[in-house]
Amino acid sequence: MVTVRIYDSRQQAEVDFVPLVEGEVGIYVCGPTVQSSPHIGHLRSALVYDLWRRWLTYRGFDVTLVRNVTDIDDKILASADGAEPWWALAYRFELEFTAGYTALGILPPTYEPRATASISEMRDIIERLIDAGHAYATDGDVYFDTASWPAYGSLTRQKADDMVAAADSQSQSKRDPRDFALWKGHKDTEPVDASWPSPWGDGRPGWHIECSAMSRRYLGAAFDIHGGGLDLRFPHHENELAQSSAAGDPFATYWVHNGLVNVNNQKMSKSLGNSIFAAEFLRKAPPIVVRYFLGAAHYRSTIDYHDGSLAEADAALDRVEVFLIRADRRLESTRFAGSGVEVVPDEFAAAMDDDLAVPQALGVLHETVRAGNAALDNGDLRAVADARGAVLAMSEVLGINPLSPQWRDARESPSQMALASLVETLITDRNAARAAKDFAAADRIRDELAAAGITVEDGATGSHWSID
RNA sequence: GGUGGCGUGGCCGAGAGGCGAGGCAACGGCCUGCAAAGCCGUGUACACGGGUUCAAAUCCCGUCGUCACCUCCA
Repeated sequence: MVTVRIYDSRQQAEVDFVPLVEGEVGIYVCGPTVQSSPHIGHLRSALVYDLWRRWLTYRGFDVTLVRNVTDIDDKILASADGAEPWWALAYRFELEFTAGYTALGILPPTYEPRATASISEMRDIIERLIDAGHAYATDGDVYFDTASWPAYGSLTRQKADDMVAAADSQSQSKRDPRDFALWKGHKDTEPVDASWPSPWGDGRPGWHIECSAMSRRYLGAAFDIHGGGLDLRFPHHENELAQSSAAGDPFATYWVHNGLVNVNNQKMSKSLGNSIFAAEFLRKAPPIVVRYFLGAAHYRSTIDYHDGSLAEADAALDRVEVFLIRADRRLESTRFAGSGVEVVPDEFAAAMDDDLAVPQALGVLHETVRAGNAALDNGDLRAVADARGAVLAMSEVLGINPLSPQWRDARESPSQMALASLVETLITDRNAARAAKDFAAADRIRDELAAAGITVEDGATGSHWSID
C-alpha cells in the first residue's frame, strides 16, 4: 500500500496519511456562504479538494467528500429584501456556485448539505456543550465559553491574551469578547421563517456550529480530513475544533488549508472592488484553461492572477492537446491504435503522493508529452502509444484531459459541419496547387483561411486545420 | 502587539545541502516549397549581510521587503 503524505496545518508538518478506517477517507470541506456570486477564489478552493478526492480515489481509497452550503447567516438575511426572501436569495447564489463548479469539471461532492437542514444536530451539540459546562445561554443567545476550554487557540497557536479583542460590541451579554455565538436568539427585525425553536428560545445557529454539526452527521464524530480556505483558519476552524472537541468529539485527524487567489498581488475583497467573479472569468477563457490555471500551482501557495495568466495556461494545455491529436492521427489504423496502458508514470504518482505536488506532476506530464512528440518524429509507434496512454491517464486524474467529452464544444453543430466542409474543399484546392508547384495560389488560400482565424498545418499525415 | 506565509532567470512556477523540474516568452539549428507544429540546442536564477560545511538557493543568525490572519471571508 502506498503512503500518501499530507501537510497538516495543525501540526505544521507533512505527515503520513493514515485513515481512520483502512481504505476509506472522509473529507469535510467548508463550502461557501451563498450570499453573493462566486469568485475565482471559491472555484480554486473547490478545485483543490476535487484534486485531493480524485487522487485519493485513484490510489484506491473509497472517498466520501462533504462540502456544505451555508444558507443561513447574518449577511444572507441582510442582503434579502422584501421582494426576494432570504432563502430564495441563498438558492439563487447556490445555483451560481454549482454552475461554476460544473463548468470546471469539479465532481459533485458525495454529499452537499445545506446548513438549514441540520438544525437539530446543531441543537444537540449545543446542549452537550451546555451540559459539559462549555457554553452558556443568555438573553436567548448561547455562547461558547472560551475560558472553559484551555486548548482554545491551539489550531492557530494563538494565546488568548494576545488576541485582539473583537471590535463588535453588539453582544454585550457575552462573558468574554472571545466567546462566540452558537445560537442567536431571534430578533424582531428578522424574518420569522429564519428562526427555529430551541430550548433557549427561537433563533438560528451561529456560523461555526453548522460545520461541526454537518461534518458529524455525514462523516461521524471522527473523520479524516477537514479542509477549507486559509482565511477560515481563524476564527472559523479554531471555533469548530474547540466546540466539537469540548462536546467530546475527536473531530478531524488532519487539517488542510488551501491558499488564496490574489489579483495583482492583492487579496480580492469587496471593499477594494477587485474581485473576479467566476462567470466573468469563464468568459475570458475555456473552462479547461481556467481549471489548468487554478490547479497548476501547489494547493497551499497563493495564486496571483495577472494579465497573461490565462494565455500561459492556454499555451501549456495546447501542447498536451496537440500531442494527443497528433498521436491519435498517427496511430489510427495501425496495430497501436487505442493501445498504450492508461497508467500514470511512477514519478507522477510520487509527486501526487507527496502532499499533492501538482506542479511536479505537471512537469512529468510535459516531459511525457515531449518524449511522445519525439517518438512521433522518430516513428517509434510503440513509444507514441505508451506516451499517449500515460498522458491520458495523468490528464484524466487532474481533470484536464483536453479530449474529454466534458470539454467538447458545439463542434458537431450544423454550422460547424458546414464550416468543415468549406475549409476542407479549400484545403483540397490548396494541395492541388502545391502539387502543381503553384505556391502563390497555395499561399493565397492559406492566407485567406488565416484571416478567418483558421490555421492550416501540413504534416506527414496530410494537411490539418484548426480554429485559433 | 501576537500568529503564519512568501521573496528563485524576461514572466509563471517547483525544489530544500552536491548533476540548472516544468511551462510561457526569446534566440540559433533540423524539418518544410515557404510556414506552422514538432524535435535538438542556447540561461552563469535563487532579496541582502554574516556564519556552519569539502560543498548552501536549500541549514543557522541578523537585516530588508512583502502578503495574510487576529470574530464577514474559499
